[in-house]
Amino acid sequence: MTANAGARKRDTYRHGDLRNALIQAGLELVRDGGPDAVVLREATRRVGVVPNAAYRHFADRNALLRAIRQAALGQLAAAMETELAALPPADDPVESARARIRALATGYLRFAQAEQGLFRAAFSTTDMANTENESAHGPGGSTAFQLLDAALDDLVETGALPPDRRPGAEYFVWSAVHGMAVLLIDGPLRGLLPVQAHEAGQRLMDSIERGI
Amino acid sequence: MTANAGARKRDTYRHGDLRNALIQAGLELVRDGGPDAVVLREATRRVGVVPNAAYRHFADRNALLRAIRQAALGQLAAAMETELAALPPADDPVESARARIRALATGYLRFAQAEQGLFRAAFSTTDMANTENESAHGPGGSTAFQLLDAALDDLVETGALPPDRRPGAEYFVWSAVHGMAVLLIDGPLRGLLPVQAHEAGQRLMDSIERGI
DNA sequence: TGTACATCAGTGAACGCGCGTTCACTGATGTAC
DNA sequence: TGTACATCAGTGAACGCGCGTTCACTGATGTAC
Repeated sequence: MTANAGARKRDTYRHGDLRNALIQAGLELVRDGGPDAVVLREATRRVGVVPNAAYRHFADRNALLRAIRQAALGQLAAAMETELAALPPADDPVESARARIRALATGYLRFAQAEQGLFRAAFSTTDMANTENESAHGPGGSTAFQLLDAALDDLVETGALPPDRRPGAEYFVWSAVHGMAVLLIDGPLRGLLPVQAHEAGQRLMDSIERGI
Repeated sequence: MTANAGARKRDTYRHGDLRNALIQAGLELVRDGGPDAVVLREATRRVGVVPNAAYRHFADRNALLRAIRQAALGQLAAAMETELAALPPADDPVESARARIRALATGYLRFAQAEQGLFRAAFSTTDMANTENESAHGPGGSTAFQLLDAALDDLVETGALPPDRRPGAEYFVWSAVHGMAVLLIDGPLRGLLPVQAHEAGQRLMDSIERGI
């Protein structure tokens, strides 16, 4: 029952979970090649299924691409949640709230650097309507953006951030972090070692905390 | 002598400036369609030339795309220079330096919103090696990034920014501004009216000034 | 527990398409004498 | 000022390609009796 991507043969006539398998295969394509590398025929090839079989599960290539993009967003959220979960318990609630923001930013930047193709696909806009569905969420049930939003709320609750500074803060933080992610992938920060990237991220976080 | 894009016929056998005409046609394609819309045959069609004529001036499609991307970067730099030039003369050198940064950011964000296709193309990374050449520069001779860099230097010279805060500041500022540009195009800020976008940009600049 | 039947996931073959790119060519232009 | 010639920008025709998508099909599975 090798229903994995890369399988060339099934022992059953039916595949069983073709929809998911195609998304997984698509994620692989995207991983090294970005969103343009999503080729419907190639995805079906990897799953070991005839090309038109995909049309049982997706209206067209674009629908497949959308699903893959959602899954990539989900992986991003998952990476952020992981970083959050790895945080040591802290006494000071203010410091704890700050640390959570930093952890989210770190998760974001790490994911972007480690999974450039997925990251690029997650934010590619081949078509309009970036409507998010469940698969854009991490295992914890939150979008990347929602995670950040909640962390900023915590910052206000602990008194670390004056309430009047809260509105719009998520856009500033997200902008800064996302912008650096792009810098790391395509811009002048490209090719930085993970350690150096981490350092740049820390410096960025200092500025963000000051500016927030 | 209608050597413009859209021309269907030339009155000369030779075109005269085909290389440039192809880039202009490419910019048009990119303007509404982003980098994926760059189709070599379509560019030659618009110029009124046979497809393979392009190969006198570009090694292949990718070389054409690269040239178009450079030109898009140049237009971005030009937009920022324009905003800079529109700045009223100020007495206070510190305020003036701050205003210059804001102007650059404004130019950046405006360009991104007004020319989404060009902006996306400018930062697309179909192939590696983002080596910049002359055409990535604005009329003033500077890259978008160089403009920002110089403005930050001014900030230090006028004493508005402590020198020890200078290193790496360009990455913070660029990240924040670029990130918001992406938010405006693809993210949750998509669809904002220019006025609203300007306001969001101003709020962002407040945070940047605080955080720098 | 056994049979008949409806469902529908995956098959097989084929399509039209426009793309990037190659080849050998032609004819306008600039230069040397 | 005129002619011969080399250069090389654009032509014309053709290619192979893999793509997305369509059609009528087949056979495994689940359900009702």
